[in-house]
Amino acid sequence: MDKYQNIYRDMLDDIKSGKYTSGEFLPSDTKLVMKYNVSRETVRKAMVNLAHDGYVQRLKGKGTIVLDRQRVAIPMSQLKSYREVMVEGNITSTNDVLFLEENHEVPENLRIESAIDSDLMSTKLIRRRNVGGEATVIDYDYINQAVVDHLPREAAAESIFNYFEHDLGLQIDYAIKHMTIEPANQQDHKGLGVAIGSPVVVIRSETHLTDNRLLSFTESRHRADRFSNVEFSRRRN
Amino acid sequence: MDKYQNIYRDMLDDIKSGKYTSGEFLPSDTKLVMKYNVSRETVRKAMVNLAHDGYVQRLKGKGTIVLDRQRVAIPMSQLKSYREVMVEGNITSTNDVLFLEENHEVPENLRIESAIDSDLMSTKLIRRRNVGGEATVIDYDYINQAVVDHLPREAAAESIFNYFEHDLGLQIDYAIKHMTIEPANQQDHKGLGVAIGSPVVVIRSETHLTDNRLLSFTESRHRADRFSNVEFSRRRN
DNA sequence: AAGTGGTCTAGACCACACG
DNA sequence: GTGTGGTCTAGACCACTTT
Repeated sequence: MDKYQNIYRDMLDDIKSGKYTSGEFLPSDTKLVMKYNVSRETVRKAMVNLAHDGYVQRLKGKGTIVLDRQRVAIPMSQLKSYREVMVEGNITSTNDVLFLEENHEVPENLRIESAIDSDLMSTKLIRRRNVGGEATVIDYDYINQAVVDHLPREAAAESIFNYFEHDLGLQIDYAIKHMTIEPANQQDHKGLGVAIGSPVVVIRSETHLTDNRLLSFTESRHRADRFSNVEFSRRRN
Repeated sequence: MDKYQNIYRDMLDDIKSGKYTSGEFLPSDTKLVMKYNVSRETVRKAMVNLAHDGYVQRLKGKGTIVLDRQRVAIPMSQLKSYREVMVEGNITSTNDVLFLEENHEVPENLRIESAIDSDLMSTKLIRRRNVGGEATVIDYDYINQAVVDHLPREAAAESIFNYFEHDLGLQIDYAIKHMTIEPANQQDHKGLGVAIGSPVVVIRSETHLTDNRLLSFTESRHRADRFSNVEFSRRRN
């Protein structure tokens, strides 16, 4: 484990556990240098990341203060799996695999920007997510078979991100996501129980690995009345 | 100007101008060290920021490659003003000031998390944004009078962010934004021309300065059929 | 073996806040 | 003046990719 990652997690745990509450100051960089026996740049790397992720505010001349925010939802801009979001929010949800089959082509409207490889073969997976016994999201995944040749049904029923990272050792790195509001179609009506034409939040994304290989295309269709998103954003200059 | 900021902008200009196109490699860190006569950590700071912002991908052992993406839209997670987004996208838009008055209280439903200061006095500003001659957004701003005591009507008609930063010397730093989909109300109907009950994208945000002072609360109401958002997201660990 | 990016160090100087 | 965070340096070692 890298040292700065370790410090990041340590401090984040302390914030989440309430050891440091909003408005309080964290120990200064110098104190943390002594506590962890590392150089200051290493401490700074951890603290700057915490600030960037919206947990703390660095105040020049004063110190590092804990920000006031309950993370009710996890932002789109954080690339977490549905499962991870649910676990962090202490939400119980179930997961129906509606379809799983190999050797499918990726639909045109899902090819966001790049992906000129027209001969890309993928595993098509359709899942429905239920929260509180209520269907809220339908996911359509197209997983690149050049990267994942076979997806077991058990993995699809659990967390595919977890399967990719822990069982296959893939390193998921980044995604590009497009969000629009669209009228519900026949499938939304059947799967989510919403009226045809009622609003649905559609997020189309393209996920890549650290070596830049394309892992998957996904279309997530959310009931608009159950959708909520929280973003923390920092200004660049 | 800090050195790493300078390198960031230089390289970003080269990417945007097409000097380096998607799939191409940027010069290696070592080359940039020589070019700019700085230490490697300084070059890295610039490059890591470019990677974080989704412009390039750092490939260990290989180099830094330019990613393939036309920034059609600017993500919610970037804290830019409406004006800035329009300028970057080469979109022409107009701006109607519908209301401007001091000494208003901030409505309860806009006080996202913190802001317990119930005696907070603010300047209330309502604006309508038109793109292509069509009304697409209504903004309700409540600007903290303890920070900005008076907002000239001319500044409201132009860009308030620009006024805050350049005329008042304030340093805008971060915001917390909540997004939901809600049915259009009477004001949406009148201002945006949409049917009552039709979907509206509502973004409520709270903006802070670098010294952590609260600058403003904003409620932006977008026509859902004109709304689109693109996010670039990186996975943490 | 040579080149790439990732981490880490020990030290320096700066700008800012607070007594 | 002391303490805080922000920038920068010159060097080191590592893991990875390519030749």
